[in-house]
Amino acid sequence: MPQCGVSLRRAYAYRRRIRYGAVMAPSPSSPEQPVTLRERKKLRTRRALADTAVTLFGERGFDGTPLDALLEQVEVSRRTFFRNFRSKEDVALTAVKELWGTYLEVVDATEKSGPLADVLLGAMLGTLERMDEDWYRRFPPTLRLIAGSPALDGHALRHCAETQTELVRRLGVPDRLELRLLIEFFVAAWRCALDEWLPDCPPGELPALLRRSCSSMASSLALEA
Amino acid sequence: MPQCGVSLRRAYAYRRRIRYGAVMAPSPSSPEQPVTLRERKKLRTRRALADTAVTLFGERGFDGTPLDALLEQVEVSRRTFFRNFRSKEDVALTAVKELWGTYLEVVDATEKSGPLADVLLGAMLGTLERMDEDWYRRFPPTLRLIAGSPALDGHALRHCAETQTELVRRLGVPDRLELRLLIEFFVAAWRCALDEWLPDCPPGELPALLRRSCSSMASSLALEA
DNA sequence: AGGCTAACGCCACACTGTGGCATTTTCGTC
DNA sequence: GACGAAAATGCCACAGTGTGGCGTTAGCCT
Repeated sequence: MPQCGVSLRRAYAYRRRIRYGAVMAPSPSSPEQPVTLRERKKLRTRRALADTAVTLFGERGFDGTPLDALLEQVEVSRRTFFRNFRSKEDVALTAVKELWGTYLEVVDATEKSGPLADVLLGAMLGTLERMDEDWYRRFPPTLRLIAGSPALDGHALRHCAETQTELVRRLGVPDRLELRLLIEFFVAAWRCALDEWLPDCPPGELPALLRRSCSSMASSLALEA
Repeated sequence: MPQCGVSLRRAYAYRRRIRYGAVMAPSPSSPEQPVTLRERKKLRTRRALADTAVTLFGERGFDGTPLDALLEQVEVSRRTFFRNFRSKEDVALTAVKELWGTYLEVVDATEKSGPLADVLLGAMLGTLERMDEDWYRRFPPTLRLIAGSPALDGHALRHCAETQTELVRRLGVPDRLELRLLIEFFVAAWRCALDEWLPDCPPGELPALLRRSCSSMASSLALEA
C-alpha cells in the first residue's frame, strides 16, 4: 500500500543495460519442453519468482516491497535472481512480456491480406485465445501493479515501444511512416481497451472491448470540439 | 528493529508521492520572472544543472556518467540537486518537460472549435513557435540522449502518458474513448515526426514534418498488406 | 564412479535516492 | 544597519538495486 517515491530508485541498473533487448530465458511461449532435470529446475524457480512476485507486490505494493522479501520467500539468492531477470520490474512484468512475445509469434503465423488494421486486430484476438488459464490469473494483478507504480508503467511502455519497432521491422512495407502510425494507433486502442477492462477485469470481455476500441478509431479522427 | 525507521520513512515518502506528476520548480514557460535574489539564484543553479547535464551526458553517455560528475562540475551538493530534480532522468529530460508544459498552456489558451485533430496540431505548431532559441539548442541533444538510453526513453514515455491524461481531463468531452484515442494518435504522429527529424534536426523543418505526419493519419487506417 | 560444466550462493562494491541536522544566506521589519 | 524568521544548502548516514569475482554444489555424460 505505501506507494512511495522510492520508485525512482530502480532506475540505476536499468540505465546501464546495454544489451537491453537480449532475451535472458527461453521464451515461455515457445513450446520447447525442458527435458533435462536442470532445465526443469531452472524453469521452476523462474515461474516461482514471477508468480510470487505478482502476489507479493500485489499485497504490499511494488515500491514498498524490497526485492529481498521476494528472494526470501522463494529462497533464492540475489545472484540467482539476476541471472533469471534483468530487474525487479522485469519479474513483475512477466505476464506482459509473455503477451507481446506471443503476439509477435501470432503475427508471424498470420496470413497477411486485406487491411492491415484488421490483421493487427485479428492477431491480438488470436493471441488472447492462445493464452492459458494461468496467464489470465496473473495478468489482471499485473495491470493493477502497473497502474499503481509509475516506474512499472515506464518499463511497460518502453517494452511496448520495442515490440512496436519489431512489428514495423517484420511487417516491412514501402511506406514506413503510415505503417508505424497504424501500429501506434492499434496499440493505443489496445491500451484504451485495457483501461476499460481494468477495474473488474471480467473474464472473456476483453476481446469485445478491443473490438469496440478499434471500431472507434476512424470516428475519433473526425471528433469535433 | 530497523523496520521502525523504514516504515516512518515510507510513510513520509507516501505523502510526497501525491505530487508525483507535479512540477518541482516554477514552470520555466510561465512568464513569472523571479523577483527576489533567492529565487533568481535557485533558478540559476537549476538552469546550470539542466544545461550541464545535457552536454555532459552527451559527451560521456547518460548511463556512463555518474551523477557525482554533474554535481562536481556544477559545484552543487547531492542534497541540493534532489531538491530541484526528482531523479537523474528528470534533469536530462528538462527540455522535454518544458515542451509539454508549454503545450498544455497553449491548448488552454486555444479557441476550441472545429475538428479536434486540427486543434491539437495547431496548438503544437503554436508551441513550437513559442519556444526560444535556447530551447532549440538543448532539445536535439536531449532527443539523442533519449534514443541512446532505454531508461530515459521509459521516463519520457511515462511523462508523455501523464500529459495525455491531463489533456483528456482538460478537453473533457462526452465520449472519453474517442477523445483518448485521438490524443494517443496525435502524440504518435508527433513521435513519428521527431524520428524523421532526429538524425540532423534541421532547424525550422519540424513543423512541416509534423504536418506531413498528421496528414498521413487517415490514410494509415486504410493501409493494405 | 568420476570428470565436466552449468548453476548457485556468498561477498564486496558502485550508484541512486532519502531523512536528519547543523550551517549559511536571504527576507522582512524595526 | 541590526536582528529574528524562513529558506536554501551542505554534510552525514543509510536503504535499496544491480554487478563482478570466486569458491562450491549439483546435474550431466561417458
